[in-house]
Amino acid sequence: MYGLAFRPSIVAATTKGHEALMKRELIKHVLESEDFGATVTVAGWVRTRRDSKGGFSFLELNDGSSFDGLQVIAEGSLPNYESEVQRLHIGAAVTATGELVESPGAGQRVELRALELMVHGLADPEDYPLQKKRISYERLRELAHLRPRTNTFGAVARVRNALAASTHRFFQERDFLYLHTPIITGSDAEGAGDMFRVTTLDPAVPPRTDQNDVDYAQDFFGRPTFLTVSGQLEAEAYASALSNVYTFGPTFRSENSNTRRHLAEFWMIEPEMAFADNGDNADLAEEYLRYLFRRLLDEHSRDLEFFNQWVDQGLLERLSSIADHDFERITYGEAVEVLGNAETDFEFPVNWGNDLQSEHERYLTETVFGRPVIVTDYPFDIKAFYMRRNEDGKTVAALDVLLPGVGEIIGGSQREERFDVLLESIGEKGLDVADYWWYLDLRRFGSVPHAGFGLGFERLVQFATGMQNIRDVIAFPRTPNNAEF
RNA sequence: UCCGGGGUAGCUCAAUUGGCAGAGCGCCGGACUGUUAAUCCGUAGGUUGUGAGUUCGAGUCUCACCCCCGGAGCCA
Repeated sequence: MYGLAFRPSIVAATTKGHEALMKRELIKHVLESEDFGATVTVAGWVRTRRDSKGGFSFLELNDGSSFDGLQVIAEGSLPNYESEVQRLHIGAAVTATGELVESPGAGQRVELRALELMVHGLADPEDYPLQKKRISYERLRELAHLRPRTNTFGAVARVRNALAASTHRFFQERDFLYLHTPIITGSDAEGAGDMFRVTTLDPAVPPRTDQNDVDYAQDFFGRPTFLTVSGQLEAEAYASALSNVYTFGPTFRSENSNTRRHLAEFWMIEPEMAFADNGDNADLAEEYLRYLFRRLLDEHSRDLEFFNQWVDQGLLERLSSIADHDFERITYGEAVEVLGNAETDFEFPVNWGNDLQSEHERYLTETVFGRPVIVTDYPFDIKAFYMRRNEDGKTVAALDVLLPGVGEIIGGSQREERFDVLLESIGEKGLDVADYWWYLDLRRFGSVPHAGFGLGFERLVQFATGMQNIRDVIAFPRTPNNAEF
């Protein structure tokens, strides 16, 4: 409806800008350049305009390629200085071509003396919601489409990207195969939480069976289907053929969780190793986390420095410490003992057989050890059916990795590879054996000891940035009552 | 879902026992020889989350609902 034919000036500007856009350089590279005197073209969004007393203006331009922006000097002699430059405010998009010079002012090493400044889109300061001052995270959640233009969310996006890239690199370096497991699953019994139903039936008048139940035989897949809560079971099938695999994909849970640690849609990384036990599992988890933080410290120090200064003052020290030191490893039984002897009064009592509460996990990782803790060998009764039974018959070879501040970031286990024992566990958990026919097949044919875990990617980003709320480390968070954007 | 806190100008927040709805920032105008969250002066800016109710009078008290935040549970 907005035909360009009605606005010839836009067509001209776009055509004219094309050549300049082709050779524009990312600001991150310009900031490191030593090539003074060179003609350089950059493009980005204005963060601030400061008018000098001398009849020219400073523009701070950011294109997201780095935390820091480039200072652009717009002389009063520019032909569009009064008509356009003076109307630039935070949020406006421009391309600037000029001479790269050493900055005479303090605060930046280089700056661009603009010879030409093209305005792509203005941002009316009366309407543009972002301001040159701190805006609350709560407010920015309502502006999820604009918040990547802020310092904080630009940095979050870069750190998140870096952690994703490092994840692939870590597993690829170790010959793990990246596996895409299905988003839509036919299994409603994965046991990892409430699921979103996937259906094409008309919710107002679904087809009914003779018993007046909804007739899912007439649904798209001819059976009930859901969004996945875990790719683990499928990953086990591929680990049982390709040795080591990992998934990295979206995961969905329809629990009515309202905390700063939960999302209805989040991303999970799930490695699965054949010919491995729970000790190998713990080794992998620790090596992986320490690898991520080491690389992040080495390659994204500018963003981390920002978080360390404005978001979480202990961040750099904590990340370095974790990268450099072993994790603590204790069994559930030992944890119960430690907690039982604690001076602290817990709201919930600590008894063998009860799951550890958030306050207990926090006490262990923050107060007792002051570093990441891997807790293993939980009671069978509080863990999932697929976890491998230990010799004592009471515990399973499970594993949780607890991080200070965010709590449980990894949950995993050695899987029950013994057909008879698995069958028994399915029965004891009150599950229907028929639902697990193919999962049981993996134990009937060439079964091997194997283990794996799931890591909540957003919790990882939380920990790496110090961001308190998980809704602020994913681009467009989905939580109960919130699916805007 | 449960417990607690909150919703007032574009944003962040004040408003005494129920008694004229305010400030800072931002914007706009002006001043100032290279600024860095610039500074200084000035203008404009309001259906107090929604709907009922009590009262001479409600931002303030009562009821219902909506939404947000924190904690808990579930979990990653």
